[in-house]
Amino acid sequence: MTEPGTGPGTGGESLLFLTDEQLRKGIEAMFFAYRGFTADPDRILDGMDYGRAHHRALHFIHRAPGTTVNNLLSILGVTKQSLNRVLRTLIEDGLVESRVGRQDKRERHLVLTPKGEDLERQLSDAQRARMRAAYRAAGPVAVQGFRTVLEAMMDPELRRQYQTLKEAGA
Amino acid sequence: MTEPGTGPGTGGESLLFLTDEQLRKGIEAMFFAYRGFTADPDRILDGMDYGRAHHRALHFIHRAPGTTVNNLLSILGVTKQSLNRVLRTLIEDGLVESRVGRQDKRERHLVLTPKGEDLERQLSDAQRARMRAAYRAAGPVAVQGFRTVLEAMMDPELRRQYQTLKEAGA
DNA sequence: GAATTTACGTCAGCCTTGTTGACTTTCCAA
DNA sequence: TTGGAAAGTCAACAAGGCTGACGTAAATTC
Repeated sequence: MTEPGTGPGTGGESLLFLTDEQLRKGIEAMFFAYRGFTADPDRILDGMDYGRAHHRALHFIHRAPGTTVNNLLSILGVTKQSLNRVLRTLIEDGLVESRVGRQDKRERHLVLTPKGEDLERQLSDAQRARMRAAYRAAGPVAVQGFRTVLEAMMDPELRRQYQTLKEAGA
Repeated sequence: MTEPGTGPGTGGESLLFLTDEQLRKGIEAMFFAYRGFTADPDRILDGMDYGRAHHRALHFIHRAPGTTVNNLLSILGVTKQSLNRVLRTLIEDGLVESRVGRQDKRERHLVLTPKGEDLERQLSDAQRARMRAAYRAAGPVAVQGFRTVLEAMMDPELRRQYQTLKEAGA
């Protein structure tokens, strides 16, 4: 590490964009941008009895209706105890419905109720609004690059999860 | 919201990249990529008595040596009480030095000790390695777009903080 | 048919990292 | 010189992660 220049000699081209300094800027950009990314939904959730964890659950249940608890677990990357706490309140409050599986009765299939859809829409509208503004300001070429780098940054297993969802939608 | 096509008629150009579906993919990409982004440092920290909050403090103290607690506070966006707990352990363990201000004795100026620099380097090496791989795989044009979109996604105030740091380095 | 595995739920308890509130010390300005 | 504002510290609490242990029902395997 600590390649001060990464100038000629590193591989053939100059690869100035791989400088430690450039990478550090990317890291900081990621940090600050993620704050913006979560800010709007967080603001909406604040005051309700829910938090970011509930938002994530609603998002992915909306995205993959009828998903099982186990599947949601692996997407979110948390323990079942942790998810269960969140899920329990969402079910009690009538935002999520848990249906016993028809084939495999051990499984629970999760779907949003109309009330759950409402909140999910409210949250994702806010998040998309910011995203839309950023996309519009940056333009389609930049957006393409944005997505490419993000995908390259994922762990292989998460990338697979992401691809699966990507294909499912549209 | 809920623009199913966002086809012609939205503004003039086709703007296919502003579809709700495209935005949703961007949101999910952000979610999964951030997991990868923090995974390597988290793994290193795990087992030590430190966490992500310590990493962030080390990063920005390294980046802006001699910064005051207050300044660090506004960069990190947490309360001083929250930062203080993290800072206290880092100081006790001899990773960070806190110097009473010369002009204003209320202020504490923070610098990393050699030991602190060591850990910071270890963490940021790991994080940069992933970043570097992603950048290399995506190419310079994509990286440019990545940075552009991230900047556009930040809150205006955070964007200013980010710009300031960006100018400071290099 | 019995034993094992799987999917899910739950209780208990811990840790990190965020929060608010109350308190000192220090500085500065009226 | 005194009263308020600012920087930092201590205490207590909440959200949301975690592990470990256990229970139950359903599916699968032997």
